[in-house]
Amino acid sequence: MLLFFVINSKKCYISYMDEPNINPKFLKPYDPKETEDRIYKIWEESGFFNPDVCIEKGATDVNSPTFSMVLPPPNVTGTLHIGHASMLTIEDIMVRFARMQGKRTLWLPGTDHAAIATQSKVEKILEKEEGKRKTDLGREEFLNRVNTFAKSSHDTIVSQMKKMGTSVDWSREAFTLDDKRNLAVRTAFKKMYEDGLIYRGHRIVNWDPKGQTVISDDEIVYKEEKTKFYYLKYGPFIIGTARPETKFGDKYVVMHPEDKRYLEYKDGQKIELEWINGPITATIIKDESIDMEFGTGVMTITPWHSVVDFEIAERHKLDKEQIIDKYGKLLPIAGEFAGMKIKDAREKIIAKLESKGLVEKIEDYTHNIATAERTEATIEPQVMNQWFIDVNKPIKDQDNKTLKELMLGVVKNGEIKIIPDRFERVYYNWIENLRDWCISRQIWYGHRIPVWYKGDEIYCNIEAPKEDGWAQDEDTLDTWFSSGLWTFSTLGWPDLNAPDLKTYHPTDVLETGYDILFFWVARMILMSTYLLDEIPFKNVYMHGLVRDAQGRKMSKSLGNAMDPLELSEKYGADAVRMSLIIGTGPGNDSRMSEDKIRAYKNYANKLWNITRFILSNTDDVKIDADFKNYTEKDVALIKERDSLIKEITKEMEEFKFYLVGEKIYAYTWARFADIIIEESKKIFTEGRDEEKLSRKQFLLNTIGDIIKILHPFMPFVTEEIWSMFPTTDKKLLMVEKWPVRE
RNA sequence: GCGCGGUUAGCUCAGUUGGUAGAGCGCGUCAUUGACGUUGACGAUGUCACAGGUUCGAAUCCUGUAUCGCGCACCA
Repeated sequence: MLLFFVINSKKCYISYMDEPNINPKFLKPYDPKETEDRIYKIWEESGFFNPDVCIEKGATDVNSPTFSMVLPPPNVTGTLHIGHASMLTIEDIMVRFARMQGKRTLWLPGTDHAAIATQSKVEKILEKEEGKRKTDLGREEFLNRVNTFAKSSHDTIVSQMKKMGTSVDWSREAFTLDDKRNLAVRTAFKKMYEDGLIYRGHRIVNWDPKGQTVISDDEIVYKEEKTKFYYLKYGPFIIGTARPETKFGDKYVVMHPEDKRYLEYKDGQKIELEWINGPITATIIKDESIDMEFGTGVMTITPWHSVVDFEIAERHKLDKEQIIDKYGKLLPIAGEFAGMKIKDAREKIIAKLESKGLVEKIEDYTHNIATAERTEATIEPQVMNQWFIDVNKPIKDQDNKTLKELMLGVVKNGEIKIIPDRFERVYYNWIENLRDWCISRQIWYGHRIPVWYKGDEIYCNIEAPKEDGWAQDEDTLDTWFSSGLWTFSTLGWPDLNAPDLKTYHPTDVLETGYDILFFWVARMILMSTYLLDEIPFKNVYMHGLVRDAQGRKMSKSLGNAMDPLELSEKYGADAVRMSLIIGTGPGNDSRMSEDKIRAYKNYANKLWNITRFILSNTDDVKIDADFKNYTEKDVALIKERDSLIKEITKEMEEFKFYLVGEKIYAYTWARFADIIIEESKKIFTEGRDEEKLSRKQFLLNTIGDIIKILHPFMPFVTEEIWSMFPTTDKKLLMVEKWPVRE
């Protein structure tokens, strides 16, 4: 019997001398702080995160089916946030479940150099702490700084992952910018270059004047902007524009061929007119892309600085002229306005047009402007000489299919399944609108393009040319180029005989956020189908965003960001994990609050006390999985329990972890603890011996099942409880077999 | 403009082949030497956004509307 006294209305234990034969740890509430790091160390030292060790030590049969997954590599830009914690939990559940099912299970970790994101982070620090720019240091010294930053960021991330209980195989850890991945990148580039899929050309690209680099369509964020819309007299026409500062070079006036208002003007016809800086000759162009309903149905085009205009110019083989330089200033073509920033120039230009009587009217106008995701600068489309991947070129070795068709095909034919399936339509929609992918970036941190120049000669290969006089391309690759190779560059590719590649590719699941469906998932499908003629993964499981209790996005500026580590410290990683799973379906955003976490901290303790009760009441029996003499009542309870286990196992296989978590929680608490254990007390005091024995066996076996089912969700507390089970021939819970019921 | 998702108890959300509305948190009342106060028992709160339709029967299927959110495209 426990003795206790009251201080500040709290009970304090002063003696537990006469407790039954039970581990004294059970006499205090469950303490995650004392437990979690210690347990993780035991796991790591066991080697069971590594499937080879599992086979070696007999935990996994060498011929059992495989389960493989790559970790979406976190960016080495700092620390993990709650979204990462959610991702790690979902994936760890999949992996621990597979491992317990006896599958040969590999979860391969790594980090992402995240080229532009990391570089701009280090640039900001450099600016803030030393007042320097990267050019003050030079390429080599700057890259040293970035590498140092990346290293320390990596170390932080690794220790955070361990805190969360992540059961990845650290022995296979990779980095998107290490030597092996660099070889994979160069090999992939070379093959695509030789197949004519990678080309260099003057094309219109998204130029970030602040970051001084090209970015891809997917790195653009559209922001609503209130501005003016100007109607200008352009010879006999009225043209509408929101950007008068680009109009200096406009010598083509375009209208729809069927527009009845302008039938008298013929395609190619020249007209003389007075324009901003004097008289010019304009040419009429008829093009079907013109919207007759918009404005006056007439527009002039600026092919150098507009994607749509560029395409019109390409169709009609028109001249293209640069108006704005790469710093966002007007070029000499602007005459008296040359050298001015476009923002400053706009009003002055309108003033001049007004003085010449060329402004018809001005309206208020709202439209979306393109801004760079990283620097938030307004994107200025520019025609530049850049490297592209051609998504529309038929590939000989692939039955003349294009990259677009390859990407589309494997999802359409069901080889790759996206969960939830509504994202399949989103994926199709994106591919249909896909343009060539610009892969060169004018930043220093990243994979250098494996191309060398000497005069007019170009050389592309895996290694640099031997002779002197060749200079390597200054640019680096879009970070998603190397990310696209991730499922196989981590498994030994380009060595086609690498054992891991043969054993674990294609991977089983790719679990990631729906926000990078295009950036990453699509690129992996592209690279893998093209380079390996194989899908990168069979299933894509998309998770949503973790929001705060009010449903807002978590951000540092809002001050509502939750630190998974701090929360784990306070409530235990198990509680944080559980709270991230329950109520969170695939593809949907979820909400996080401390109340929710607290509930699962209580649950961990409940398990602790349930175990304590059972062990202290059953120390006279040994757990017997094959016990036969159950009472009728207990047989019914077993039937109930086993049908739940069957149901749960099915749902685990269908990735419905939120349901399983909820069900096992409800069963343990509302059914097992509140009803079954309560009635057991009576049996233990008043029942017949065979009733007692039957119930003891039921309780022992059932808590064992619960602990096993719960292990993928709450690995620490379950492993700790398991370690105190009086079972002989016991392995670590992480490699125990998942309960199977027929 | 095109597409997607949500709308269920005060809050967060379940509810997958259509069969009398569920959980957690919160709230209220009571209990307490009990495995556990990190507890237990009991309880209140819902025209399942709205309007039609299919059906013996609809939160669930169909059509439309409203509203919130997201994605894509884009207007010169």
